[in-house]
Amino acid sequence: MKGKATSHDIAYLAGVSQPTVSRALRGSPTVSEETRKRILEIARELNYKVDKNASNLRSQHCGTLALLFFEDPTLDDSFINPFFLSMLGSLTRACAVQGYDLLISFQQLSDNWHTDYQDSNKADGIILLGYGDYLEYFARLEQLVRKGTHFVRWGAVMPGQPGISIGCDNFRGGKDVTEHLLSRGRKRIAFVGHASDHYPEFFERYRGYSQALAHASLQTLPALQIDAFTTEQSGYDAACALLDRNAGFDALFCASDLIAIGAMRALQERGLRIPEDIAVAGFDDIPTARFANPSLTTVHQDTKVAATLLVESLLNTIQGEEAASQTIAPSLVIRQSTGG
Amino acid sequence: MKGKATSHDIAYLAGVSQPTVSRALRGSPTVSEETRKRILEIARELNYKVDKNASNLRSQHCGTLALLFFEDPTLDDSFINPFFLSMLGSLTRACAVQGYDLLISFQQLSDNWHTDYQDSNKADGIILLGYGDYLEYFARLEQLVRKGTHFVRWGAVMPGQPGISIGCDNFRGGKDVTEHLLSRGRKRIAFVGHASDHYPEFFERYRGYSQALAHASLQTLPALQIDAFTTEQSGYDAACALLDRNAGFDALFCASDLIAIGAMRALQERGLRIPEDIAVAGFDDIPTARFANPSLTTVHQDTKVAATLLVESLLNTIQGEEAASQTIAPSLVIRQSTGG
DNA sequence: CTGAAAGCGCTTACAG
DNA sequence: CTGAAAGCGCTTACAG
Repeated sequence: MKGKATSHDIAYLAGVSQPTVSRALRGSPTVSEETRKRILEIARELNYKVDKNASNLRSQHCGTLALLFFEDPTLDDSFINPFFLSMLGSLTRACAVQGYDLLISFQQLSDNWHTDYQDSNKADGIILLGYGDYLEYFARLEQLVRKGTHFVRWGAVMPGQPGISIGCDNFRGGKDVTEHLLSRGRKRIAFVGHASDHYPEFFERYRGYSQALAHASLQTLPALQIDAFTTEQSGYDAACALLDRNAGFDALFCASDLIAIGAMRALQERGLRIPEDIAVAGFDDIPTARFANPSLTTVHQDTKVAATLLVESLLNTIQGEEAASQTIAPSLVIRQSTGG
Repeated sequence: MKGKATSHDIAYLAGVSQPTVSRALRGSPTVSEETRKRILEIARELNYKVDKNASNLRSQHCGTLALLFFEDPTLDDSFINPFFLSMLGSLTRACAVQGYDLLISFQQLSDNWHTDYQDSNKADGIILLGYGDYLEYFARLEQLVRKGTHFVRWGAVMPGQPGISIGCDNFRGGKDVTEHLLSRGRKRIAFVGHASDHYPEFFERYRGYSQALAHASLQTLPALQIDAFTTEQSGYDAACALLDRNAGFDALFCASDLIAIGAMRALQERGLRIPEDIAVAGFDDIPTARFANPSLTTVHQDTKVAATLLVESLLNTIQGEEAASQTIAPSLVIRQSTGG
């Protein structure tokens, strides 16, 4: 036998036609038990594997989902949020469970998502993952919908969005963290992270924070909010800037763990004790949160649940079934950075 | 126009044959400038994209590389070494540069790599990435070679290995770190990490450590080595166990940054100051190393260079050209955990 | 339950 | 420089 075995080889050896081999291998119930056994036996002996290109070409789908990963601003390879690595691992497994492969691509916002994947039959659908300026890619989402591209995104779930989204209940997460800080006696809680329509996930966390303050009859002060995106460096810089403002705060609610880790470093460099002088909380529960010094109070998002929902929703839309946006429940994880 | 445009549609509109369209789109020099322009224009208007399944089927390759990612022992999704995320990002970009897609899979060692990918024409070649028990998958590598599978792996580069490997010069990295610790006056430097044939990357780092000690006329003491694999928890546990041994040490050389971060936490919980009481160094230079408290001295491995070498070597073997194992140079990054 | 025929959308000789 | 023909290895009607 030279080269790879084909279904014709098996057909010849089994004394049946090639389509029968194809049917037997796909488990069609119209093949007799005896024939199937013979075919499977030969297939195993020849180490036969269905040629994906041929079967995909014929059946016009490809058993592959594409993960488009983007961050904005575009950063070095090494500065990707570890939270997304958890998502990536969970997504890979969720795809495997459904018998799909995952094609991965780190994209710039300028690239043409649709054309690159679905048009060229590389992927049946697209999973969008990343932090970016929402207002910038909103138009792109609409374009994907218009073209009939199958996609699902991880991010803030809000009414009127193009396509379907799966995301954490960021509002509730923000509220839970803030209530926890309030319960520890903190009165001047600063929010570190972008809080605008451009970053709706952060904005939702901010709105949760704001509502918790309101319930405690506290005002949401602009002096106690400072922009930051999800990197340690940005968190470090933001905390320094906030300290320089002399706004006076006794707690930081950071919109992500990376921000929190950077911010903690800035506080410690200035000789502030955590949590005695300043309590700090994050969001995401990345692995390092537990090993930060002090260990970081944060909000856990279950990536296994998230990935399963993402993949199932996407497959549903591909198969023309109903699918709707959904949120997953956040859970507060209390550690030493807020007093344990 | 219903459905997707095909090369036949373009041929019809351009008044040429379908093969000419195919040639024009692939930039064949045998197509006249005028014809090509007309075809490209129409293709753009129709938003045409070559069907990958068809072209791959015909040309018998697929423009996709598979990344098989594994860790051993098998851990939770969230505990993947951030260093591999950097590698993943760099690999994706390196593939894109070469016009290849990257299929990703988190594998257990028990799965059949070859059959899953190359046999089914899903990928032209395989990139192996991960920490695992080398002795366990050595046989698998040999099997891949025997089957003629195209693959390349990231890991320790050693003589007599099956297939080709790209890796850091771990020996030199270990030596550099240890010499640095010695230059800071440390005499009893412990090594935290597995040091056996099962984990050749760590073992090479250990051997570099050992040689540096020998050059300083110091002995390599078994009491100052303790096993750990690449997680913070493992590093934490190992450091605790080492302290309980009362072996007396003034520095830790941890075989990875994750180990170092876990170990630092253990030391700090026991009231030890870093670097005053114990200097600590890691390996990998993950993003968090810089934001650890204190910031972590470590060995940087350039993932961009590594990914480029991995992809280029793999493509060379696929094209039947020469390719050899190579190491990349490590670079020592000195931070506060060893006294700055 | 099985086979003969067609065709998915390309690329690759081959001929002119 | 271009076209007619063949075929990559499957799956999908259709017929029996």
